[in-house]
Amino acid sequence: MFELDLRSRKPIYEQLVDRLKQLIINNVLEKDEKLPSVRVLAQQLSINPNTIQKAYRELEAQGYIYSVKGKGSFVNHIMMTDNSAEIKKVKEQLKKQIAEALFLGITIEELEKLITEVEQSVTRGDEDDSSSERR
Amino acid sequence: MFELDLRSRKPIYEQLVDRLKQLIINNVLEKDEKLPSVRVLAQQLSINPNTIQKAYRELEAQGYIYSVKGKGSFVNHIMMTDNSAEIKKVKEQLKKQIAEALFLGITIEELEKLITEVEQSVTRGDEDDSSSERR
Amino acid sequence: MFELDLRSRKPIYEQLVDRLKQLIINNVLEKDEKLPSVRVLAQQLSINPNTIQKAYRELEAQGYIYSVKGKGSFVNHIMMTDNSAEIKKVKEQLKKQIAEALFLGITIEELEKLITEVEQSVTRGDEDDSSSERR
Amino acid sequence: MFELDLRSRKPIYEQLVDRLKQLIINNVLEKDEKLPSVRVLAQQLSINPNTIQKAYRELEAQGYIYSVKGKGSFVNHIMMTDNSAEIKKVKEQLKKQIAEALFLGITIEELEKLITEVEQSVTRGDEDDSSSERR
DNA sequence: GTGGTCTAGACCACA
DNA sequence: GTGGTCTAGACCACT
Repeated sequence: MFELDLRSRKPIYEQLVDRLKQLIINNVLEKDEKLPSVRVLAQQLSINPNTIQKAYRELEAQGYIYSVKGKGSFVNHIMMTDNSAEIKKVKEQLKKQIAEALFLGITIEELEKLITEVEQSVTRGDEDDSSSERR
Repeated sequence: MFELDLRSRKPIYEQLVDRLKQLIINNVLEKDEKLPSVRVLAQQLSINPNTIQKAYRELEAQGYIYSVKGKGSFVNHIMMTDNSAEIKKVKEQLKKQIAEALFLGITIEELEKLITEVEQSVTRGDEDDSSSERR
Repeated sequence: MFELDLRSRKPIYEQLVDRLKQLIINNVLEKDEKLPSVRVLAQQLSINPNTIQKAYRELEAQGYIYSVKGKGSFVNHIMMTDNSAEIKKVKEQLKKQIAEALFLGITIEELEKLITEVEQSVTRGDEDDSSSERR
Repeated sequence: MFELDLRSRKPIYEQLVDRLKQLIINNVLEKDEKLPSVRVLAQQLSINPNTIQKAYRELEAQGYIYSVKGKGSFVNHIMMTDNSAEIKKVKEQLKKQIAEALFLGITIEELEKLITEVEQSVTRGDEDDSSSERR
């Protein structure tokens, strides 16, 4: 379910963050669903609990989950937090990458195809696995 | 012109790479234009020359510029190198970010608007400024 | 084991890259095998760690190894990266060298013998030692 | 006729050496033919004469041409010099690159096709232009 | 302990 | 003057 790549250049905790984000975004983890406890997940993935901790903290900071003392961590999903800053950041990043894509010769049609692809897989509740990344 | 953030988590040389890519993509730096010499730029930004070199080297590896020993570094721009690998990478990243954008509530219409915006500013030779990022 | 030539015109880090490539290609270093750490190798060869790092970084860029921050550097070997650009480059270089070989009087038969020789030694897991080069 | 690439990473004098080697190998410059004088060639290519000098010196050292004081430089072609060292060197280099080619997935058939290709273009007296090289 | 970044300063090769 | 390599030594992030 998590398929961490211990060999990837990307720190494990970041992989966890990204993976969980994906699961939340794609509705695999539903609103208010409880995430596995730090200890359990750590054991499952045979990873240091600190690493899990760090990932959960990061997700909370970004508004994807919320933690309740003594109960655990839960999916936020509707993003009650103030997105505006986040949205602005994502848009800026997107602009940069779109510019790079166009520069590399990717056509607008291809870009739009990408969008509809992603959009469909998201609404279907797919799990679009397109990870790896090994600079 | 460069606005480096020495305190950022993102390495200085990477900031430089991104910035220069932007300038090249947006045609602010034109084909075969000479980049500032390693030492000059280093002095301007009060940064160690080695750091500049690392950035230039990376840009060269990615096909954006070329460097000649006793002469200097120049914009490549026509991308004669085989960039299929680069394209694949960019597409994957775009997919991830589109997914995140949709999750944050950005609509497809907004995404398409972004594309046309970028497309126009690029062909106009604009420079879309929008940096920051202090993770 | 490494036999660096500090006086050669070829940079030390390039010598290292070539040598390690050879070891990987000839299966002396096996898949996922851990390379000596930057510092250890630096001490062994009495060379600055930065130089080793440069070599490792280059090998990573070319897809031969991968490095993970707190863990070490490891052999990639399966070449999952898109190497079409690399292939093209190697082919062009080969053409030049074949032309030179023919000029020097090496016959086509000899060239074909070379190929089968190399092919066999590679599949056998040999290590064909034949360095030097002091331009 | 020379098509130097002033933008290439490869030093100009080396480009000259390679180019002249090619011309000699492909019989475009015939035995005992006089090469253009340093000054003339320098003017033609609008290049510093020192650079030409360096190239000619290198070619002479490698046995491709011979220089007669006061007369000029001439093509050697039959290689009266002792090739054995040169041959050995080329063979070793070839072995390395064949190994790399095989590792990258190039098939033996492709390699043999390369050989016949080169062989034909050489005997035809072609000018196989496959330069560039822009690391 | 691992890789990664950065600095300061030296020296070389090319034009 | 240009890029390129190398050293020595410091500090950071991840495990």
